[in-house]
Amino acid sequence: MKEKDITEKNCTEVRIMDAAERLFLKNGYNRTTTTAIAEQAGVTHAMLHYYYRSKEQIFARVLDKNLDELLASFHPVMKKGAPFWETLESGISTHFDFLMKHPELPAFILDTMRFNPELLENHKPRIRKTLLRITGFHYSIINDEIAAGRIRKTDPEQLLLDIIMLNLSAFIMLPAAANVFPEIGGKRMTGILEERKKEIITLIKSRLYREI
Amino acid sequence: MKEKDITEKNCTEVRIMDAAERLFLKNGYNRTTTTAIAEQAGVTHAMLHYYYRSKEQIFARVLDKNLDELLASFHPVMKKGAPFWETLESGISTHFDFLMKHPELPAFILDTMRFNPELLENHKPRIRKTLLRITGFHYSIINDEIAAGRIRKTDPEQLLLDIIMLNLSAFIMLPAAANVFPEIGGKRMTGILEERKKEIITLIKSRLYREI
DNA sequence: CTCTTGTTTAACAGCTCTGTTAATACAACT
DNA sequence: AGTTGTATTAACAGAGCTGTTAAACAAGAG
Repeated sequence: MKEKDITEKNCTEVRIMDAAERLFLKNGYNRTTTTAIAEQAGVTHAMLHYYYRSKEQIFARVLDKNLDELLASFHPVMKKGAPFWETLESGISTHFDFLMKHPELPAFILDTMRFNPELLENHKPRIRKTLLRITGFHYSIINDEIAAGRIRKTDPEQLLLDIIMLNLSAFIMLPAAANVFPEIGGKRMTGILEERKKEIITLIKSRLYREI
Repeated sequence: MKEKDITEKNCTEVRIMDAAERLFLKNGYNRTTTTAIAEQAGVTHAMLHYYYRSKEQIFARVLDKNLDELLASFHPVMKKGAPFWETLESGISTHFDFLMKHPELPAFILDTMRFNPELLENHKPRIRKTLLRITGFHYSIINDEIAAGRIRKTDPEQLLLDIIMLNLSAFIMLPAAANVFPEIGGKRMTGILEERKKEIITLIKSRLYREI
């Protein structure tokens, strides 16, 4: 008998992977049990081990895919050539929009960094490379503008932290708060997030205006 | 025979509570086992149940104490009377300094909100009350300045989110990142945090300057 | 039809976790 | 010395977790 076609949607193998991705993204490595993944996929938990050997290997696949997406999301941020203010604004907004499409990603990566950093070991070079590229790009456009006296003198490292922390924490803290105060969840959440994107852009731009 | 003096430092009861607080703050409810607490306190895990009945009740005590501290930390922020810019700056800085003394608190509360919101059920009225006081105070001083035309028109809700998210995420994200990239941990961390406090104050103030 | 091969299940092994309990050690008071 | 109540331990029960395995099942090949 031939192997089942892996491209076939809804075959056991991809159903398991889909379930695993949903649960790992929502709850992280430790809080997700192989039994729960199997249940969600509608199979026995022995199947996970049949297809993927171990929980750690399933997680590695999920992490791989999602980390790739996260790292790739930074590339369109670094568009050279456009005027400074435009580059800045579209950078922040591109990053925020990406998170809108992957709202669970920041908390997922944070959780992994906090409690399972060893599972990130293999990815460190790739992360470092992307981080270097983004900081390099960022430092260069910021320092150029500072040198030309067109923006206020600023530590680029801190400014980058400002942007990243503001963008990420919208998706990390608001959903958590909504768990406790449901009135900020659901419909209202998307409104708050839209507002936040605008606010973050305004905030960062204000930080850089030369004359105050 | 009389009960042991609970005030006596190093008696079993307080050793357990100390160990529980350390571990719960570090790892949250689910990732902390009663066995680990007992081990850390140097006793059998049967002792936890003898003194505190259940894991949930020990956690409730730890949560109680730490939530009290967190909520109390907002009170000195709301000093009325001082000039606006001074009030703003000292508010941010007081909050940040409090977190410096309790660096694990933000991640602990976040974790509880994310994964054990039911354990916060009893605390909701208290949290709500403090939140209302802080937002009320904040809205009033911001709106007064806007009305007087002394600061830029701004949504106070978003501004408060800016401040809280910036302050909290310094203590949530940086330690997590340090797990993966040790070069930002240890000595360097305190430096970064000092820089961040200054940066956050500058950032928020820039946001409000009327002329840009 | 039977053999083969990939898929699936049920059962189990070994571990860890929370919580209980019976037995014991111990201090104090009579 | 004997009684009483607290403190502590070791052992266990029951549940859930990860991972294994032997056996059942399904379907194409000869």
